[in-house]
Amino acid sequence: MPVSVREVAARAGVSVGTVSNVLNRRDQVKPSTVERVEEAIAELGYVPNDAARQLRAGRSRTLALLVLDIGNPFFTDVARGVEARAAESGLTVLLANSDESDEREASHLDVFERQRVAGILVSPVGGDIARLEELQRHGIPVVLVDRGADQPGFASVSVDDVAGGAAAVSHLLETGRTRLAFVGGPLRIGQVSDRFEGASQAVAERGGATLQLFPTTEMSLEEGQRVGLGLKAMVEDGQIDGVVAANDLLAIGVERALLFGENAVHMPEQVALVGYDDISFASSAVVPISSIRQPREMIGATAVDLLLEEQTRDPKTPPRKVVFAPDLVVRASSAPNDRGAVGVETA
Amino acid sequence: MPVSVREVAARAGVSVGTVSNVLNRRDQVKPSTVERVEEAIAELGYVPNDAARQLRAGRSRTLALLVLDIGNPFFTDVARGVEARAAESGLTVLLANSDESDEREASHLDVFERQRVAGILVSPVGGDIARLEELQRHGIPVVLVDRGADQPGFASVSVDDVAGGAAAVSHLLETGRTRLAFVGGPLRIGQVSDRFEGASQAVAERGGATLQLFPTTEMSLEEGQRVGLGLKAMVEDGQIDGVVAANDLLAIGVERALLFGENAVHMPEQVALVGYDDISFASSAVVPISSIRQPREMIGATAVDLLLEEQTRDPKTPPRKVVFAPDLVVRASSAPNDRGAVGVETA
DNA sequence: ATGAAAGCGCTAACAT
DNA sequence: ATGTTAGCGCTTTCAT
Repeated sequence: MPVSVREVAARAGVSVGTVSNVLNRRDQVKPSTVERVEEAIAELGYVPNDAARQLRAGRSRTLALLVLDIGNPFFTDVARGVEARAAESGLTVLLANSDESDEREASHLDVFERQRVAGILVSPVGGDIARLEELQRHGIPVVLVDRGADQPGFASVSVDDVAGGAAAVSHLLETGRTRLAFVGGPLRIGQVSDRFEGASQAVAERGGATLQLFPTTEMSLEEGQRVGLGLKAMVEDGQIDGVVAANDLLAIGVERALLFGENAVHMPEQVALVGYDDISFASSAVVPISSIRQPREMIGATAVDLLLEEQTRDPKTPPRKVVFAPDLVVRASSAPNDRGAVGVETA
Repeated sequence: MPVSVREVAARAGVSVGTVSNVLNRRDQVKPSTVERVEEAIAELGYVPNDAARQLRAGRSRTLALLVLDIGNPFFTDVARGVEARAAESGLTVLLANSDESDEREASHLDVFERQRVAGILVSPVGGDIARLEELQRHGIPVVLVDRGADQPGFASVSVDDVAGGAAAVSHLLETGRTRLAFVGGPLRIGQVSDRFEGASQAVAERGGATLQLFPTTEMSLEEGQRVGLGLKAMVEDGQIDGVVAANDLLAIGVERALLFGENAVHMPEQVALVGYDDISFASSAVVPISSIRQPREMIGATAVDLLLEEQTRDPKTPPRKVVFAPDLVVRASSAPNDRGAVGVETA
């Protein structure tokens, strides 16, 4: 039942070497022969065996993408970018999910190594950089995704969260808001602390504006709502006129708390809001939410490019690191505030 | 640099066969020998080559899961279930995304066949059942996921959408609503027409209640909002007192339109709402939305079970088909309506 | 309990 | 342009 190159060769009246050539280097085969071999392949329903090919060729045409959370749209978009660029190079993508678990990460990496994948794109859970270094030593190129700008030994592609935090604040300042709140936490999450740092820097550079931190225990809609309820009175009193949320879930929760129930406030007239990540729900909120968008598919595509570079990199040259600047997407939640702008002009 | 069983054998002072036995049948090897071999493996950093193992053994320890939309939480949860159950059986999961594209589906299936995967779990895009039959003939077991209850030639695991639609309506009827709306479309989507059919049946069986269809062009929050605006006046007039949405995005849009802006209505007092899918945003809506939940992880786990059965199934017995019943999750959007219930009792 | 050896399906080097 | 052939790393008889 299993049909191999041998049967194809016999049927086409050629040698196995010629069949292999038709498969891999058809320009070196006479057209009439190619045709006969392809007929035989079609008639027999021959399908090449990748395991045999890989074993013999020593290299795989498969690369692995290991993400922190397959349920997160950020990573699914990154995966789309990876698949598209990989397909251009004839590579297949093995998609795996560590679910933020060190054990699952380790187990997936083990499988990838046994499979001798052509390379690994990974958002590391955190701890085990040593294992990734080991993989590199074993000859499997590794590219860090969405992390690792600070890991000189690895190629990496990430987004500048400090710049993103600064962009959110700059936008609010430019549209006339000066009494700002930053909602997010816990700060031990690198992305959160970077965004807060960028926000703080932007406020410091500008002068005359303030930024208060409103910490959250997690990045959820519920936590955003909780903090938003506390912000209502401050907005009403004029103590806060702009809010930056560390991600869009928080922003949606904040918006919901501000706009509904007792003592609802007006957005963007009384307070402007900027989220982070630009998830699809941000644009479809009651008042569509401005957000900081990361070039997700580009991140994936670039990761593949870096991987291809790694495969041929001279060990003496350091791995390449790419850091993207995030984009601000302006929506109604932070539309220019005429009152505020006038206030600034007449100050 | 590459270390193979041969080096391990030399280092441990045994034959390659013994190394293989330590790896695959350690009980047949003397404990002291096992120990020596494992030392050698550790010292050399030996990692087995799966391609060679698979080539020789003729079978793979990898199964493929091909989903319609990796961005859909339904499928990511199914994938979780698949991975968990597969891990129990020592199988690795290859996750791939067809993105509802026939071409991408075909291309992924080609790769899976070349890899000689142990089996394929697939939510088919639609057209190419013939290709799946071919894979089965080629000896690769196929299990249909979330579809194919009507395909007798395949093992399949799906959810009874007719029952789900009926459950949503029955719940509304039981809580005193009798003038119902079904929001969803286009009806050519099998899930939508099944849910509508179930809803219609439940209304017909009960008698004395009505169901109107409000078609949508797609299953989006925006379309839900559009239809919801039209429903407002009808709710106010008492022409509609219960709404079933074909999925939660539509339900969220409907709720938003009903609750906010001019002529806002009260929920659940004036109108009850039930969605479908139980996505996380359903529970965190302003008025948390009742929904029909599918046993997503169970679907994935069961698909793996069916695949294992397929591998050893006697061709004379037909493939097994599993159909799950969906669950109703009641939240505030359809909390019992005392006014309506009283109305029924006093009728 | 362990060793020796055949061979899975394929590619690439070499020969013709 | 095509044929011949040696392995890639591993598992699995079959001996011992």
